[in-house]
Formats: sequence, structure tokens, C-alpha cells
Amino acid sequence: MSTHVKHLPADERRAVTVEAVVELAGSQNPSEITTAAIAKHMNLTQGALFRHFPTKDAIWQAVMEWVAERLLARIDCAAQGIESPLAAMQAIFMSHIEFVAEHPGVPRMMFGELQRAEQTAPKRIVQTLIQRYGERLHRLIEEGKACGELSAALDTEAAATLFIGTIQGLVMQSLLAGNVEHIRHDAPRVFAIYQRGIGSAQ
Amino acid sequence: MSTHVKHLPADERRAVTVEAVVELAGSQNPSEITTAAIAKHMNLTQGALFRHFPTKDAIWQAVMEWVAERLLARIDCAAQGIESPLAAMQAIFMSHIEFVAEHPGVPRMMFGELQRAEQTAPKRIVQTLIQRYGERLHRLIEEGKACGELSAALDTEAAATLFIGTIQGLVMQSLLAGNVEHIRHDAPRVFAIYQRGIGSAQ
DNA sequence: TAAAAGATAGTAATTAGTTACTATCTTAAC
DNA sequence: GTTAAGATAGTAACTAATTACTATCTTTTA
Repeated sequence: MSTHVKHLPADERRAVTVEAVVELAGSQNPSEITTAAIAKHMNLTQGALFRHFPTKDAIWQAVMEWVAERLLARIDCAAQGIESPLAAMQAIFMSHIEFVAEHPGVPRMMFGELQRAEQTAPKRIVQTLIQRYGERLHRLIEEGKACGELSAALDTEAAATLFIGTIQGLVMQSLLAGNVEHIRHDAPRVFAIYQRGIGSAQ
Repeated sequence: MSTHVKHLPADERRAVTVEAVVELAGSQNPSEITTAAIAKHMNLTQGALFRHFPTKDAIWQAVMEWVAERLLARIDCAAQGIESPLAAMQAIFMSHIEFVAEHPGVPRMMFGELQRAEQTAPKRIVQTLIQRYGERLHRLIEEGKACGELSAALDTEAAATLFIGTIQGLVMQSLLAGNVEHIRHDAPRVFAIYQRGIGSAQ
């Protein structure tokens, strides 16, 4: 039927708003997304947004909470039940890439928030997200070194930094090409080099 | 002496403007840099800027030309006279990192321009810059494979993408820590892993 | 169970503040 | 003393946020 829904419950409206922002960030600079643009994208008047969010920054906060929740859930799910630390890292990598391919705006929003000079709520959420992500990587890398899968001489911190960088490099490449689909194709090839860099055997 | 200079020749004023933008980008989101902020940072009135640039986008164009010119010159200079392709790559990497440490706004501006939806002049300059950068990497990687320094089975494109990503990862880390100085310390450690990933021997 | 009353969600218009850009007057330098 | 460079004081368009009012659900009560 799809009755022309206009009145949505507050929590649903907030969810729709977050989705709208994530979608818009996929095709433009996040810091240039206006409340008018958000409202238009979800067929709502601009003022109505402020029935559900006190400020624009509160919208960004909700968006980054959405990102943090989903991304961590994804990578945790991907790694679950995998014995080998290296295989778990690969699974995390691929699920992260899949997430980015589905939502190309995500890395842009995260980078944008980190760039902010002031310490805002959404920025803090991103910092916490990456910190938690790093903890998981550290744990896996140490496990990998312990079980002999990874080089015993490996610099754990550097390896975690490069893991994130590997993804950032792919994002950069997709921005250059103007094509997000390629990222799925390139990801395994780039990870192969990373794996060789951290692995114990040639 | 440093006499209180107010009236500058047009070309000098343009150069000072570019420097002001580069500096500002080191401490805030590039897309939030206003013409008023640029003018204030160089002790000038906002309107006076438009004596030297027809539009704000023309300022960005000049800035990205400055970046492209300096960065390419730096890495070319760094690689000059180095026989070994792998050593040349390392020299390029370190000089790029040094450039970023001196001008933390540079990677932010480049990422910001690439994010633009429309095809603007400054965006095109960045695309050309990265393309040329990629060409140099491709050449070195192929040379490295030919002379046996790099793994013969290496995926050249993936290796170039990861090279850029390695730098991006370090930039991300410096944004997180809010400290650009660490990047000089972390860079060799991260490059060591990259080198192991592309090298021929263990 | 039907109507009244209240709560919730949305509209349209308006606000103060900001932005890039411009017109006009003033000053400094060769 | 002419002219390039800067100051001053605008403009129109846009931005986040607010307001008075309206539509639509939900609950209470006779």
C-alpha cells in the first residue's frame, strides 16, 4: 500500500534523519551538508528537523553513534569464531571495506570530524570508535605474534596504524576514481601486501 | 628591521595569501576556512583579498598549485641520484612525511578537494598531482621488480595504493593524537612493514 | 464505543548571523 | 602626481534556529 506516511514516531524520524545524512555524505563534503539539504532529502521541512534534534551538532552526534555502533558490530561479527588471528584480521578488513562500499560517506564523515579544531561530542565519539578499533587490532596482532602467525619482531602499533592506513588508501583511491565499486576489487590485492608485511613466513 | 609593511606587490600578496591558507588548514577543517579568516590571519581586510583573486575558488586553485609544485619538487629531489628503486621509494616517503609534518594542512586540503562533488579547478589540480605521483611510484616499483629488489609477483597498482595509504594512515593517527610531531617518529616504523610487504627477500 | 482532550509531529514564515563578493573612498610608493 | 594596494561600508544569498499555527495520532471518559 505504502500510504503516504508523513507523521513518523520521533525515534523513527531520528533514524530516517541519520540515514539521510549518511547517504548525503556519500556524494558530497560532509561539512557542506546543510539542515535544508537533509530535510529535502527526506521530504521534510527544514524546521521540522529541530523537533527531533536540539541542534545540528546533535544530528551529527546521532550519525556518528550510528556509525560507531554498526562498524564495531560488523567487525566483531566478522572476527567471531575465527581461530587464526591473521584470518580474523583479514575478515575484519574485508567487512570494513564492505561497510565502506555500502556507505561511502562514512570515512569522509569520520575524517571530517577528526579535523575539527574544537572538541565536540561527535568528534569524541569518533575518537572512541577508533580507539576501540585499535584495541581489537592490538589484541589480534599480539595473539598472532604469540602463535607464530605474525613476525615476532613486528611493531604492533605501527602494524595497527598501517591497517587503518590501508583502508584510507583505498578510500582515497575510490575518491580519485569517482567509483566506490572498485574498492571491493582492490581491497584483497592491497591486503595481500599488508599481510606479507606483517606475516612470519614468506 | 621588519618595517611595518602594509602595501605589498600583487604577486607577493598572493604568495602570502597562499601561505596563510596553508597555515590555517593546519588547525581547522579546510572547507570551513572563510575569506575573513584568511584576511585576519595576514592582517588584511577581507575585501582587499579580492584585489588579488577574482573568487575564493581562485585562492584554492593557487593553494593547490603551490602544493602540487612543492610536493612533486620535494619527492623528485629526494629520489634524485639514488640508484636503488627501493631506497628511492623510502626517500620519497620520508620527504613526503617531512612535508606533511611541516604543513599539516596539506593532506587535509587534498582530501577535502577530492571530496567535492563538482569538478572544480583546484580538484583537477589535486587529481593531476596524485596521478603524477602515481606514475613515479609505478616506474620505481617496476624498476624494483626488474632488478630483483621487489617481489616479482608484486601487484604494482596495489603497492602504489598502499604507499599512499601508508601516509594517509599516519595522517589519521596524527589527527587522533592531535600531535603532528609524532608522525616523524612513526613514519620509519610503518614504512618498515610496507617495505617487508613489497620486498623480495625476508 | 464515540467524542472530547491532550500529546505528538509537521508546515510556513521569519529571525539573527554569516558568507562571498563589490562599490567607493583613502593612502602609500615609485 | 599617478597608480597600485588597502580601508570602509555596503549587498544579496545562505545558514541554523525559532515561532505561530495546523494536522494527525493517542488516550481518557461519559
